[in-house]
Parts: sequence; structure tokens; C-alpha cells
Amino acid sequence: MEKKKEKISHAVIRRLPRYYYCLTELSDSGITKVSSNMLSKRLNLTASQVRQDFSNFGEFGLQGYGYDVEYLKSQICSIIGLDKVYSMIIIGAGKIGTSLANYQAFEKQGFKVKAVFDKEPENKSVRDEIPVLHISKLQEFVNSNKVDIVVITVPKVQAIKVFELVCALGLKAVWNFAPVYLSSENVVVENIDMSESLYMLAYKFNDLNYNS
Amino acid sequence: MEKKKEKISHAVIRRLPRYYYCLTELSDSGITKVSSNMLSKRLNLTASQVRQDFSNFGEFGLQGYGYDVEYLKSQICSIIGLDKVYSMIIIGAGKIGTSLANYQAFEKQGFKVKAVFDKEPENKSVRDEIPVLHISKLQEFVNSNKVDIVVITVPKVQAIKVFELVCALGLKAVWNFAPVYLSSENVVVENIDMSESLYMLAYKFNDLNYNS
DNA sequence: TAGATTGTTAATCGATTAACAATC
DNA sequence: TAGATTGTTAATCGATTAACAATC
Repeated sequence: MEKKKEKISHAVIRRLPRYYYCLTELSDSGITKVSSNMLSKRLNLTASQVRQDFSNFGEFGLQGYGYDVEYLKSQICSIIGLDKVYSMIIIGAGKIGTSLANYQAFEKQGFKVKAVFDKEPENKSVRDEIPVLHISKLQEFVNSNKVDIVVITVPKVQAIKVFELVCALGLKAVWNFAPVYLSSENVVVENIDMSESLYMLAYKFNDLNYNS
Repeated sequence: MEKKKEKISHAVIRRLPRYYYCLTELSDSGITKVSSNMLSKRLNLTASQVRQDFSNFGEFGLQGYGYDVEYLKSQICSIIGLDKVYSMIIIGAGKIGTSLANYQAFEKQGFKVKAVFDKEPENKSVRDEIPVLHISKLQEFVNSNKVDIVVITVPKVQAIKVFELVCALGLKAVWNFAPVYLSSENVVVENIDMSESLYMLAYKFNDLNYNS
């Protein structure tokens, strides 16, 4: 329950998961105390930046001492919202969709897959606990179940229509694996765009070769 | 063969793939001419930003007219380096590794998978053309084949060791799917970090709920 | 020509870095 | 206490936006 003063900049939000990782590592290796300087070195940031980032959300440190690893970790955990449980549905039972449904790591962190939807739900290899339903059952499912996050793993051409449907049903968070930029007011979207990433790698690779 | 004056900012590079997508769409729908204003609207940028971005690489437009879609597309294609062919190897024949090896879309864009490596190369379901080799064959393979890009799809714990090996072999570009930040001088890395993305979605989802 | 739109210079905005008083 | 390190204010840096002369 943080007090949200101003809108936090995207740059800061993007660093939150990295702080969380880092604190988890420190915690796992039994380190109980950390300074902004130590964190900054591990994450390739500056100590100032670390302190500025944290100060967006509150005061988590102790002057002259630093930060208590467990406490800071728990704070960042709650800022991101990893102390909650989320219900997810996956739309598209192709390779990516079924892989995600079978992947247990997110499940353990509170992201629970409740159902998978597809145009052809027959014979999809998904864990027994997770039903694979026909896409026509989506509305009914959404009306009678809490759904926090929708994962879109359909091909590009269908993604836009699926997204419109999802918006129309009043759903609020979309994790999009189709190579299209989806966006809408009142709906938060995160895109996983592999080709964007691969293109950037190609650019950087060429750039490296020019400048050497 | 662009003249690289100064280092181009990361923010600009990240937009290049999006320009390329957009121009491909325009081109596919038969549009031959586009203005910075039209591009900016499609991409949720400002017209100034679009022109500033392009001016990093040259002068592609015509005053009073705009940009020729085909010409601009071909220029951006060559800036990113999509007019070249890249040899890739995949290290890690798990779900992600084999899916990528079987995925044809990147292949068509010039990213050719030459081999997959694993600790247990037996019985991995990968297209016939692509050999699945034991990881001990990596050095030999790299010495006798051109390898531009290494895709790392091993679990987190092994990723760091694999990365060190890859660096030691003098390879220059790494596409990393393990949830660890890999970085090294003289090696370009792009990370695909799904949990980072999911965490950010969780944050934004909660933020949306607070502020409404 | 008149209208449109580029490429670029200048102004603004925001994010990162530096500095330092507060204080454990 | 002396040393260390925070949280925050001020300075700097870089990226985005605005403005406009050049010109098709």
C-alpha cells in the first residue's frame, strides 16, 4: 500500500525487476546488508540513481548503515505487486501458448494459469489441471471467473481482433507475444517482441564491426 | 554503408525496428508516400522525433513531399542490417531452443540456424537440416564455420558459464533467453527477459487499479 | 506560384549525476 | 565520537519538442 504521489517514470519501473533479482540473489547468498553503492555496482547503475529510484516509493534505508536486504526486498516485492496472486488466461494454444501453460516458474511466483483458449482446442498438450477451451467460451469464462491477465499468443493476423475482444470484455492487462504493438486506454500492455530484439542485435552487431 | 558519425542513442536504435514494421505495412498496402507526420501518428511519436531519428543516418526525404515508402524502407532495412544473412547457433536444446530452431520466420529474414548444441543432444526434435551436437563440439564447429550470433537458451545456472565460453571463443553477438543479465566488452548482447516483462505488467496492472 | 514538408537549429523537458546536510 | 551512508536538493546531461528557413 504505497502512497503514489506522482506517476513514476517508465525508466524507474523498468529497473524494479532488476532490483528485485539482485536482492533475491543477495538474500539467497546470506547477505543481510547492502548499500546503494554496492547495488549500483552489481546493476551497472550509479549509487545516486539507486537512491533516487527508491525515494520515489519511500524511505527504505538507514543513514550511515545502508539497506536491510530482507526488508528492502520485501518492499520492492510489494511495490511490484509480487506479493499477490494473479489469475491468467492464455489465448492461443500454439507452441508458445502451450509452453507458457506448462511452464511452472511463473506459477510459483503467483501467476496462475486458469485456462487456455483456442479456435481448435482438441488435443493440445497442456497440464491436466488447465482446461483448453474453445474461444467461443471466453466471454462466459470471464463473466464467471476472476481474470487479471490475458496472455495473447495467437498469430499476428488474429492478435488485433483478439485484443479488441479482450478490451470489450473489460479486461485490464495484456501480455502480448504477437509481433504487433497493441495499445488501448485503460488497458495495460506488455509486449514480448522477439524480432524487435533480434533486429536490435543485428544492428549492434554491425555497429560493432564498423567501429573496430 | 552508412557513415557512422557519432554513437547513436539507444532510444533511437530501439525505434528502428518499429519504423521498419510500419514501412512494411505501408508498403504491403500499396502506399507509396509517407510524411513524418503520418509515421508519427502510426507509431505514437512526434513528427519532430521521426525526422530527428532519420537525420542520424542521412537525408531520406524530399522537402514538400515526404518520404518514398520503398526507398525509406530499403534504407532502414540496410541501417538495421536486414539486407544481410546471419549464421546462428543455438546453445540449449530445451523447449525454447528447439522451438526457435523450428521457427521459420527468422530464417526467412536471413537469420539462419546452423546447429544446436546441448549436453544431451540425443532425441531432440529439431528440423532435419539442423544438426544437434554435443556441447563439446562447439569449439570445433566455431573454428570451421562462420558464426555470427549465438542464442543462449540454457537454464539460468548454466547461462553464465556458457556465456564465458562464448566470449572466450571470440564470438561477438549473443541473444540471451536465460533470466540473467549477461554483458561483456566487445560482445553485443540482447536479453529476452520474460519475467521482467511480466513483473512490469504486474506493476502497471496494480498502478492502474490504484489510480481509478 | 502557393502549399507542404523536410532537415536542422534552438528551446524545453526529463532523467541522471553530483553534492551535501542529516543522522545512524 | 568518527566514519559511513542515506535522502534530497541542485547541477548536468541528453532526449524530445518546437520553430523555421530551405526547397520541392
